[in-house]
Formats: sequence, structure tokens, C-alpha cells
Amino acid sequence: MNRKATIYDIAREAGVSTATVTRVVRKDPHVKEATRLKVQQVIDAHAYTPSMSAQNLESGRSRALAVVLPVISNLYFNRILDAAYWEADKNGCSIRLFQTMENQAISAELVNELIRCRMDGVLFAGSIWSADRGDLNTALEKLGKYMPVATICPQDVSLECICIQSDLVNCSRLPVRHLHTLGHRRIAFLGGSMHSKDTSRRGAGFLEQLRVMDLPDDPAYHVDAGYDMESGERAVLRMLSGLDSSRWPTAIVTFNDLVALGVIKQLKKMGLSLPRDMAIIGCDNQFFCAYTDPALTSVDLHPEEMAQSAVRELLLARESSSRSFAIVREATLVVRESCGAHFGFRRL
Amino acid sequence: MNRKATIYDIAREAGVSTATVTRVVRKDPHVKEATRLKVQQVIDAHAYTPSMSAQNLESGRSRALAVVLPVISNLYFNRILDAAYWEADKNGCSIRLFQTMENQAISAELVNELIRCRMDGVLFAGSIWSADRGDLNTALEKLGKYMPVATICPQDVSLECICIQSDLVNCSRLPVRHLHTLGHRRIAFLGGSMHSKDTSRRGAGFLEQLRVMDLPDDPAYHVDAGYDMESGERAVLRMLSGLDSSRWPTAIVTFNDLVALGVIKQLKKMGLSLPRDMAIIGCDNQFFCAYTDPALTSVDLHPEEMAQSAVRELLLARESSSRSFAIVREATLVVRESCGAHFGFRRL
DNA sequence: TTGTACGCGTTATCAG
DNA sequence: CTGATAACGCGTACAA
Repeated sequence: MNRKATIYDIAREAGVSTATVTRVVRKDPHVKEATRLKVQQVIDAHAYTPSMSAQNLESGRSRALAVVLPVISNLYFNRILDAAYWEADKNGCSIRLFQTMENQAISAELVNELIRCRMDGVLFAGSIWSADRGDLNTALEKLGKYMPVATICPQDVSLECICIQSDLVNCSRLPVRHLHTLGHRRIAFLGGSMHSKDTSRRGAGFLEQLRVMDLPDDPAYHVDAGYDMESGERAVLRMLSGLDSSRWPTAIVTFNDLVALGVIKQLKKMGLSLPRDMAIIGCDNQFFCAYTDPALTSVDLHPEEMAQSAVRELLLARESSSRSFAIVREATLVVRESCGAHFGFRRL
Repeated sequence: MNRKATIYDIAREAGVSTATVTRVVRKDPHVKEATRLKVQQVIDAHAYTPSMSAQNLESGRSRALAVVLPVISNLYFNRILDAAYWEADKNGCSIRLFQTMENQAISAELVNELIRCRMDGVLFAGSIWSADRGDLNTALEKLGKYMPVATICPQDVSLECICIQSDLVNCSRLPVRHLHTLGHRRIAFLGGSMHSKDTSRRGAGFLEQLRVMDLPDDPAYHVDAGYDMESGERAVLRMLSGLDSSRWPTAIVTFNDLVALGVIKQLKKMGLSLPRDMAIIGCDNQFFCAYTDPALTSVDLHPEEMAQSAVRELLLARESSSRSFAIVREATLVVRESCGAHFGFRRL
């Protein structure tokens, strides 16, 4: 294994001091042209580049942002990571990834690790806010003493940091309103959890919307489940098999597109024709939505833009004193075929 | 912003030297119990942890591996990254991500950046080997002088590094044989490219298999295309509309599952019934394969296990002298519904 | 058992 | 314009 040339090697070989080498590298104008040329030549010959670690030690920064999320294999977080990566890259920063898995909480070890690495900032995405709010804010507060902190969180939580908020209200309102317009009254929600301590509180928001629109919120229409396809299959089966078909809902809103995938599969297996017999709306507007059968209508939370904002604010906060504020990114409904809207279909 | 306590702070406050603090942190047994206790107490009080940057500078290493791949939003690479992450994590290493986008080549800048960051190792995944082999090996060779290098590559390329090879042969053979068994003779390949300089040479391998099995390799059955769903839609439309329906293939093998998604959508739009009118086989065995309609039969290259092996070997090579060798991970065919095999269906 | 002193590679400051 | 030199925080011989 070679040893990479150091600034000393360059300085010696060019017959100058290390200070001058730095000046040349940094394109400091106060260097005689002849000197610059000679030094640059040696630099090129060795393909010299300043050592990252040394720079970091000296500057006390890492030129890296931490992104903390549950799992990157989940497409939603994958998109956040990707967007964060490019936004950071654009600013000469790298991303250090931390996956917490199911463990939603911010552990003390994680906090210490982040401080130890001298992260220039941290972005928390995912479900940390489901944990005890007190603990959470304590952790964020401590972290905030060392580096800027940003979170991508539902609109109704208040955290002591840069909050990029997803539009929980419209995320629930849009699907319900769309279905209502199409004539649906019995609308079910599958996946996630109905409890207000839920990951993203999507279930609770959904219930609220039903009430606002004066629609029945039959408890039989709300099955707590997980966040993946198998959960969707099981949940819809459990719901429908417990109900006389005359009481079946006519539309299903799912926690996310994965759950919707499972629901669609199960409904087809039961012989239903979609969207005629059942309307479905997912959430996240994943890449495969246009390729399900029928193509899945879905809510887009615009995670990429939230991640971009988060990184941008983090980088900004690095310079100035850190602030605590919120930015809301509105949700959008992407209408496809799974509710029959494209047929001008209207349920009685 | 707080300043994190340094080893000096701890030493002063505990009334010992920095060396002793290090000993306590490192659990060096040659420390008097009383001293250890006192120092540990101060350490705990400040939640002191040695600075990563300082350690890196001192040790000349970064405790980090680089993963270079085209895009993480592609599920295949996403899985590689995820697996690499956990394997590295298990060994106290972090992952530094580099996305190259379409730019397949290993640029000189990338090489320098990797060296500059003192990466403990690099894993290249993706399509770098499509580039000129000479350039590639030159870059790998240079990199190899500074750190262990591993690649996840097709089985038929020879690179001067740790080669985790995907099973290109079976990746082509398995689908063709499966279709052949089911009675298919006119088999098409869509997506990627037929040229041997192709990204993964999957097209070329496919042609070879057709010949081996004495099946017709009508050029009309091979449409170069991209790697995504839109490409699949366009490619199949182009192929079929240029052909009298009597000459249509009876089965389609696609470059990957995304292309298959597009193909399925387009075929349905044309009114075909699947798998009756057309058999389809994808590649990568993505999570959604079980949820397409019909469920997609697909080849699994086992990217997770390849990534694990790669990281493991990288970590090993860090200690010993670096070697150059290859490990092959065999491909598997996961049979679902898209070829009708579950019906005992047999085409004449 | 403990402390001193130096090296790791850069950058910044301050003389010259 | 250029060169010493002092941090930056840690590990580690070597000495005590």
C-alpha cells in the first residue's frame, strides 16, 4: 500500500514551505507566478490532495451531514436519502447514513456517535416523533448544542429544531375528498395505526377528515396493520371477512403504496374487479403506482423536496446561529385509475 | 454551539495525564483501580468520546468504506447499499456513498477523492466494466495501491481486484431453459443492450443461450432499450408493431423487473391476456414481483449476499496484503405466475 | 503505574 | 510575497 504524498513532501520537493503549498492549493492570489508554477507542477506530479482527516481535525468540522432514518430499503426513505445526497453533494458535503430499523427512538449512543463524528448537521427522517415527546426534545436539544438539527416530521408536532413538515392534513383530506366527490361514503383505512401515538398519525388524521365530511367512521373500517404488502393483504382480508358484504366499504385508503399493493392483490384473489368493486388510494406516489393494475391513485408528500429543504437549511444553519422554525411542504393527490375517476365513474 | 470536551479537558479535571485517559478509554489493564474510577467518572460526566477526526488522522485510516454505484434509487443498488451498510456496521465501519449516475466510468477525480478520504476500502457496483477495460484496470490498479478494492461484476470480466461475480451464465440460461421447458421457442429479449460492451452483458449472454438450446435468434426479437419501465413499454410496442402477429414471440425475457413492469402494462393495454398470450421473465426478483398481475417470474442475483461478501473481503484485505481473486454467487430462478408454469401450462 | 513529548497533515497567524 | 510556528485531538513510544 502506497503512502499518499503529504504537504511536507510537496513543500520539500518544490523547495518552499508548507504554507506556500497551502496557498497554491487554495488559489491564494498572493503568490509569485513563478513559485505557483513550480509548486503546482510538483502537486500535479504526485496528484497531491490535502488529507480530509487533517483538514477536518484542523477545522473542527467533517464536511458531512448525518441522515438518520429507519430503513433505506423503504422507498420513501430511499428517496429522502437520494435527494439529501445530491443536495449535500452540490455543496461539497457528504452524507453519513444511520439506519435505526424499528428502533424509533434516538438513543443516547446515537447522539454521542453523532457528536463524536463532528457531524456538520443531522437530518432525522422517519418516525422518531412517535416516541415520548419529552425524551425526544431532550435529545434534540442536546444535539442542537453541537450541531444544527433538522427533522422531516408531520405537520402537527412541535420540535425544537428545523422542522420540515409534511402536510398531514391534506394527506388525509385529499383522498377522502376525492372519494367523496366520486360518491363514496363508506371509506376504510388500512395500515399504520389509528392511535394518535402512531408513526405519522395518518390514521388519526383520516378519522378526523371523515368526521369533517360527515362520513361514517365505522370502527370495522379501520384495521391497524403494518407498513408493507403482507400487512395490506392480511388487513383487507381480516376486515372484509368480518363484515357482511352489504356493509363492505366501497373505498379503501391505505397507509402507503406498499400496503395498497397487498390490498390490490388480495381483492383480486377474492374475485373483485377493480376499481369497479372497490376504489383504492395509496400514499407516497412511488414509481410503481403507474404500473399497478389498475394504476394506483396516490398522495405525494414530496419527500425529495423536503429532504432538499432540510439539507439546505442545515447547511445554512452551520454558518449562522441555529434557529428553530418550520417549513411546510404541501401534499398532492395524483389521480390515476384505481378510483375510477378516469371513467367519469360516480358511485351512487 | 458547545465545544466537545477533549482528552485534555478530561485529563486536567481528573488530575492525570492524557496518556492515562487514553488508557482508561482503551481499557488498558495497567491502571490503578482508583485512578481508573476517577477518570471514568469525569469521562461519564462529560460524555467524552475520542474525536473521530483526530483518531483518523493519527491512525491514517477512516473506519469507512466507500460504495460506488450509479444510483441508489434503483432497487438493485439499493439492496447492495443496504447489505453493505449492515455488514460494515457489524464491523464498526461506516459507509461513504458515491453515486456516479449514468457516468459509468471511474473518473480520475473519483479515484483521487477516494484516496484523499483515506477510505479503508472501496466497493464498486454497477456498470463500470462496460467502459474500456484498459482504463478501468489502470484506475483499479492505482486505487489498489492505496486501499483494497472490490467489485460486483459479471462473471466473465477479469479485474485486478476482489471480484464478487454475479452469475451471468445462469442469469441467461435459467430463464431460457424454463421457457424452453414450457414449450416456448420464439423468445425475445428486451432492454439493456445486445452489444458485448453492454452494461452487464446480459443481452449477449441471452443470445448465446438461445444458440446453445438451438432456438431461433431472430434479430427482430431483440430490442435495445433502457433499464426502466418506460423503456419496457416502448420496446415491446416497437417490437410487436413491426411484426406480423403470426411471427410474434411467445415469451419475453427482460433486462430487469422494471422493464418487465413496462412490458406488462403495454401488453395489457394491447389487450393481451397474461400469461396466456405472452410469457414474461424479469430479473432482480424485486419486492414487487409477487404483486404484479400476473406475479412476475424473475431471476435473483442475490445482490445482498454479494455485497456482504464484498464488504467482508474488503475488511479482511485491510489487514493482510491485498489479493486479487473472484467469488461467484449463483443466480436463482424464482418461478411465479408470469409464464403460466403454475397452471402446468405447456405451449405447443 | 504514570507522565512527557512527539508525530499525524493541515491551516492560520504573525513575522519578515 | 514567503516562511516559521502554533494549534487541532489523539495515540504511543519512551522515560520515570
